[in-house]
Amino acid sequence: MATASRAKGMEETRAKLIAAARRAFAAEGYAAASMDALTAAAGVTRGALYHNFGDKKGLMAAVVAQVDGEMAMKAQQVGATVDDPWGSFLAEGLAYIELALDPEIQRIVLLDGPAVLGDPSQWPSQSACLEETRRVVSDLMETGVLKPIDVEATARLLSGAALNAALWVAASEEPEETLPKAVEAFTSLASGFLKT
Amino acid sequence: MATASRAKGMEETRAKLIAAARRAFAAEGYAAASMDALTAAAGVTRGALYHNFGDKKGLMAAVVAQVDGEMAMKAQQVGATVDDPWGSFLAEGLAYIELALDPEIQRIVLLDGPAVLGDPSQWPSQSACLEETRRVVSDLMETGVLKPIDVEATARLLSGAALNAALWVAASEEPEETLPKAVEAFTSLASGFLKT
DNA sequence: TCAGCTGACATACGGTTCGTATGTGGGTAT
DNA sequence: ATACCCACATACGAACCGTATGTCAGCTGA
Repeated sequence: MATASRAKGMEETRAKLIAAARRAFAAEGYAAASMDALTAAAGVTRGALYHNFGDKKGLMAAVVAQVDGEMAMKAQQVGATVDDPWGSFLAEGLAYIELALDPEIQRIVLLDGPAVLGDPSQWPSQSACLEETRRVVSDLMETGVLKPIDVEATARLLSGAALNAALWVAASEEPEETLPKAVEAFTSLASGFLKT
Repeated sequence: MATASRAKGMEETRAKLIAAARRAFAAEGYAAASMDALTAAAGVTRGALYHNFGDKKGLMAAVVAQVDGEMAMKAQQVGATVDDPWGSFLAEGLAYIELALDPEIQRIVLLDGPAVLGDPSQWPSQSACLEETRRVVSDLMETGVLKPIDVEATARLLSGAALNAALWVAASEEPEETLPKAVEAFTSLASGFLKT
């Protein structure tokens, strides 16, 4: 048997801590979230936390990785529903915008994440959204849909614009009314990369 | 005489605190910066700080406002050197990118700022860069250079893309080499808003 | 001129937080 | 059966933020 099987509930403890942290970080913000309260809500003590994640920042990294992964998965699902490559790409971008309307994602990934973990492009999860965007952009360039510009740069700017648009929509007083504006602007923006 | 003249060195105290905070926040980050050390470096005690700025967040807001103002001023100066309206606009965008290469600006405005003060578009300084961008975009639309899309949305996305590009360039290992890529991508991106 | 008041700033303290160092109980290998 | 290991609990120390209280300079009005 593998050595990891020693503790039956190890993975379960980690999962419970991440879930509790996700709620606490989203509700109170990273800085204001107390490790005591957090671990108590998870049904363990701080000992378990520091054993599994090292420190508060380590727990945050695990939470961000989980949320990031979920975002990428959802966006990819949306993109897969469209056949046209360019349309599929646009759909993914718009999916990011809508995903980022979730207050939990805003607080954890967009606001606290950079401050705690540094520049998102340096995260292990590679800001999974970005990874997916880069992949699609690369394909679109090979098929001649997009201008042959640096892939990384293109992905970074588009991703940045999308997330920023989401933050704007979410902070506005009437999200339902500003969302279409953001969508239209994003579409125009992205079309700047189209060939000819 | 105005009541504010009561204390001769009031403005001076504020300036010294802001200057010290700017150094500390840039070097250690907002969370790690100690108010004790900060005020000592400024030559005053924590009493002066809480009297002038209310709390730690208040001091951060003052610092961000100052940095933000300087950014807007510099970008505007650069934009003024170009006559062609569209060229001037592009120049300002690129100026933002280069400005954000400063580690101080990255740490204070791009990383810690949003976490501490919330969404940048809600700041009193209105992320001064954004204000300037909005003004220029509005002009370009009236003169028919840009497609008639929502001004706010356009400004937000462009500003977001620029700042994100800067973060990317700064975090890269060879900024001098990635900067041209970012510039090219930003130019293409912005051209998506051009008419026809 | 002078008593009184206001406001800027210093100082001492309490409450809370994070990270570590030490203790413990159950499973494992031999 | 014995010694060991590891996940986790618990107790402790250091640091920090914000506030409550104290002090002193300068304006005000008579």
